[in-house]
Amino acid sequence: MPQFTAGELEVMQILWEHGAKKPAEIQAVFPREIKNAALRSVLAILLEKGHVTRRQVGKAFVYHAKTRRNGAFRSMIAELADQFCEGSTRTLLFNLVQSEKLSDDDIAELERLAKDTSSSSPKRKKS
Amino acid sequence: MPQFTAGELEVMQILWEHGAKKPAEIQAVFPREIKNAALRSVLAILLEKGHVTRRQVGKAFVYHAKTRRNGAFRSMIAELADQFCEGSTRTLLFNLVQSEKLSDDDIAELERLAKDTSSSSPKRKKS
DNA sequence: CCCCAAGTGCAGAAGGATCCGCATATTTAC
DNA sequence: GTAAATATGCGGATCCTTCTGCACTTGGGG
Repeated sequence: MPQFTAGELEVMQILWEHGAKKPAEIQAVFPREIKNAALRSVLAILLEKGHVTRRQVGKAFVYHAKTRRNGAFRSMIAELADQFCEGSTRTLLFNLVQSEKLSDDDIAELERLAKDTSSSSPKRKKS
Repeated sequence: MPQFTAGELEVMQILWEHGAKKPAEIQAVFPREIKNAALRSVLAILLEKGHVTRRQVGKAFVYHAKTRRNGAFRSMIAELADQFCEGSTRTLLFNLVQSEKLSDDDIAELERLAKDTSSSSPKRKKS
C-alpha cells in the first residue's frame, strides 16, 4: 500500500509548488499532456485518500494539498527503510552515506547540517 | 514506472535473504499467507522484468535474484530523489540529515562512514 | 433572456498487479 | 507398474490506476 502512485505524485507536486488550483489550472501547468477528465480522476482518488481537500469557488472546485510535501517525503523514506533497513531511517541514512561518493566539502556540509538540527538551540540561523 | 511493486519486493526480499529457491520453498518462508499460484504469478512478472532468472532443477524451477539488493535500494532512492530532490541523491541525503534527529554519537558515526568511503583507498577496513 | 465557455458527473475501457482453481506432468516411494 | 506428492501451465476473476468520451449544468457577457 504505497502512499502515492506515480500519477498521484505528479499531481501533488503541482499543488505543492503552485498552491491551491482548479483542475484546469493544474492541467495548464502539467509537465505532460493530460486530459482534463484523467486529471480529475486522479484528484478524486487523492481526495478519497485524504491527501487533498477541495472547496467550491463559483461553479468550480479548488483543490488544496492536505498532506505536506515534506511529510510525504518522510513517509516514503520510512517505507523504503521498512523494506531495506529494518525500519530504521537512521540505518538508511548510514547506508546512503556509505554508498554515496562524497567530497570533503560534502562531508563538511553534512556535518554542519547535522549539528545545526541535532542538539543546541534550533532557532539560530548560523554563524 | 516503479522498479518494484510491493508484492514484487516481498518476493525479492526472500530471494535476497535466502538465496535461490523453488516457489514452494519461497512460499514456506513467506511472511504471510500466499497461495503457490499467486506467488508464481509474481515470479513470472519478476522474470519478465528481468529481476530474477530461473534454471530447471529436476522438475522444478529454481529462481535466483538477478537484480542486487543494494542496486534495487539505490535505484529506489534515486526515484525518490527525482521526485523530491531535483534528481540529486546528495540533496536527498542532506534533507534527511536535516530532518532526522541525530545524537552526537550518530553524527560521529556518520562522519566516520562518510570518510571511510569518500576519498582514500577503499580497500582499507578501518583502523 | 440566450448562448457558450468552463466545469462537473458518470460510465466504462485498457492495462497491470494480484490472486485462484484446476488440469497436467514428473519424480519418488512402494 | 502405480499411486501419492510435488510442480508447472494456463485461463481467468478481481482490484486499482489511468485514461477517454459524452452528457449535463452553470455563470457571465452581450
